[in-house]
Amino acid sequence: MSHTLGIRQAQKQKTRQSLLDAALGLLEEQSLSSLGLREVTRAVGVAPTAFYRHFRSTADLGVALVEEALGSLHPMIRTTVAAADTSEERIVRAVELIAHHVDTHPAHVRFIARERHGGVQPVREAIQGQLARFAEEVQAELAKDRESVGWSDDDLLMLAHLYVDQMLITASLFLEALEGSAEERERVAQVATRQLRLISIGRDHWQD
Amino acid sequence: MSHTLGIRQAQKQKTRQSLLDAALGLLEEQSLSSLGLREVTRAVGVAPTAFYRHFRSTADLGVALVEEALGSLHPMIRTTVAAADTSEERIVRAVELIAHHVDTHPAHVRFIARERHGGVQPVREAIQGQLARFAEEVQAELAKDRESVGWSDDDLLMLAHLYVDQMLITASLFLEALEGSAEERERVAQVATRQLRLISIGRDHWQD
DNA sequence: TCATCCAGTTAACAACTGTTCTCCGTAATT
DNA sequence: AATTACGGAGAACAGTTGTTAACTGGATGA
Repeated sequence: MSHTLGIRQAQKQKTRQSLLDAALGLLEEQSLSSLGLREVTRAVGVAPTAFYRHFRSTADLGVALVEEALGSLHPMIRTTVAAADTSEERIVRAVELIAHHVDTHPAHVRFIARERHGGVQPVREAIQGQLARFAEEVQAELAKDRESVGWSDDDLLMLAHLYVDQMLITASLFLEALEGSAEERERVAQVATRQLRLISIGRDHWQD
Repeated sequence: MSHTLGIRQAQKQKTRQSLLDAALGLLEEQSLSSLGLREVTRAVGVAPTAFYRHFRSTADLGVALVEEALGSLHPMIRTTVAAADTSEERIVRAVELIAHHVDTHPAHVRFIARERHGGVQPVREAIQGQLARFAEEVQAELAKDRESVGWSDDDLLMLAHLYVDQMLITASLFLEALEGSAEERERVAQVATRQLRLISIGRDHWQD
């Protein structure tokens, strides 16, 4: 692999990325369904018609943004759920990783939270597809634990969805607290940690 | 109270309600941030300028929709969390009530799920305010349980938020399954029930 | 009964939208 | 070196948007 791109394709990808970045920025204060194609090209400094060289529509651009925002997240999910001695350690580590990811990719997190139930169907479906994949990966990791003996696949997937949804809620809360004080963010972390802890306790006593 | 409205004010409220209803309908396939004022008035069959007699902007209308969608929900929350002999009974009842509410008010549920993280700040804040009130009410009901002795107020509120978020997730899943088969909706109910059950188990063993 | 109020109308405004077609310059291919 | 492929520019299109102003007619209150 790793074939050096021609200077033509390289420039094209550069423009495409600029469009994605500009769109992500504009989506800070609106939803995808109100994002105009001209609005995006204006922000990039390119002619409106250039947009069509890269995307069929803003909905199409939205789907690409889903890939960018969630596609690179799979390895992180794996390592988060995986390596840990105690489950308490795993919880603390997971919350830290979520907080860090929100710090470094706030616009991505906002986009996913906003468009997960948003007004653009193809984007909603893309997000739900990725989240379903996440849940399956979490399920696979959970299955490796010794706490999971006797669990049915259905129940493991049920628990995995609970974890994934909880991660999204926590990420969204961290996002709201981004501009807030350090104490505010600490409070979010505390609540999220205790919620995960409670779920973990429920898991331990599920078999009774 | 209960003063009979003049025929003038009655007509005004009628038009206002028509605007709210039309908007809710239009929001089935888009987000509030892309909802146009003319779009709404056109759907009602009224002049665009009439809109200003009722709302300052579509964002203002959105806030009114939040009141309509969530304001009347408080008593239901109370009765859901309250009366129940066993906690298992309470869980089943809660899921049933959520399913029923989604059946009878799908547009309201969709609106809340969509705009909770949507692109219009005042609406987001209105929803979060109402949800915070919900969480406090749930907390108050939980405090009455004998399972709650020894719990701090903070932990009870943490649990209440977990329940409220879980209710919203469940409602959103029911909404997606609305057009689907009966088996699909039953599967959603099963998963939601087991998730609530797991949380409930975690609650029972929290003190250890 | 008469003056006032006010929800809704009509007309007009500049600004904006997505989309098409035609063109240009240059990288890629032969 | 000649030809093709193609990302982007430019101009124009009909249609839309939010907002203002002045107006109408029927309910309201003296």
